Amino acid sequence: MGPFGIDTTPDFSDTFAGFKSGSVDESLGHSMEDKMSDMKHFLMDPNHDNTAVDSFLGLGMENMGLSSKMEEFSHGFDFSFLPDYGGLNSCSTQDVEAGLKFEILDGFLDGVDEVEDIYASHDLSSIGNHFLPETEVKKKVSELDGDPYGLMNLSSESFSPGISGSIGLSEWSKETVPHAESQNVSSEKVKDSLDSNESEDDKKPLSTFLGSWVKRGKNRKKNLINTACRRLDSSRERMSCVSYDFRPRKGPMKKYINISAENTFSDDQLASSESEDDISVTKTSRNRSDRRKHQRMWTVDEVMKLVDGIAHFGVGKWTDIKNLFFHSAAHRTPVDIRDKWRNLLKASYNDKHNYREVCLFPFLCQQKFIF
DNA sequence: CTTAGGG
DNA sequence: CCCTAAG
Repeated sequence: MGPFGIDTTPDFSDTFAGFKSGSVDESLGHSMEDKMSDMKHFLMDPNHDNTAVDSFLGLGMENMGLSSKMEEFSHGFDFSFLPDYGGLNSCSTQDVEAGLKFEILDGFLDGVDEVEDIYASHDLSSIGNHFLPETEVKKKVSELDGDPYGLMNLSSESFSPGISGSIGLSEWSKETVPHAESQNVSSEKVKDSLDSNESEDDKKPLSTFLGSWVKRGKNRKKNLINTACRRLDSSRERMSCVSYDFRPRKGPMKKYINISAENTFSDDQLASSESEDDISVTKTSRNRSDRRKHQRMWTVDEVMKLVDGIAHFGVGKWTDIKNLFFHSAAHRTPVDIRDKWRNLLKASYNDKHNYREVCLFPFLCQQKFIF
């Protein structure tokens, strides 16, 4: 019995076998890794039969609502691997255990570009659950009415619907899409809210391990970033790229970044490099950095929608996915969506060869983490 | 125009 | 994220 309920899915093999379109043969006695690659191949295959996934998720196009299967599915998912978001996870708040969980959560989406959001949301929720009175939490949560980064879902017991619910069509179709356009408008609000939290971070005992925790994430992210920024030669340009990548939660995270980074850059440098990035974009085309000027962080919610879209239309139907799932997102062209999916696959593949096995879509394959 | 692949 | 070639 693993510490995170690894063995608590008695129905998993059956479900998965059915999900594999009949090839029950070897899915039972094999390791999770095999199942993972099966899943990956399945998702990568543009010609696969969507009905398999659709029926598995209870998300067939003829069945747009949350089916009972969907309900089971949502509730069946074990959130015990997640940090203490209240209610769902009654495990102790010991830092060791919490650290372990963060490690897992880190791996959950680290290479997926959306860690920022998870980090930010954890930052908020941990503050709430560990260090602030309940009323404070409620107050802070209520300040985030825009919820551009999905913090609402992640910051209280509503976390479960946030993750599992967003794979249900009825969820996003009624509320996610209209929110997409207002993300930029309210992002400042959230930033302010996070900034206000920052001052209170000083009294957080969690900050210590948060530092190392973020450091690890930062370093690992750096590798990903470096591949993206390979063509940038000067350290200045490289830095601007890195700082840009941390933009969405620059406020609260800056501190931890600076704590962890051995000899990196001050806040001013971070800010200036960021602004210079914009300037260099407008000023001159002295290098190739004039591309990617519209880069926008992918939110967890967006990734969820992407997975939803692929589950519904299949890999390769990028325009369909865009029209249905990202209709209100003016950015996120079909190509962007395709690129993101490509990156997700890449990240999941890389994670496979790390020290741990991570299911990129635990809510999809209902799979626990392997150690 | 959409998709795939490389940069 | 951008560019391009191929269907």
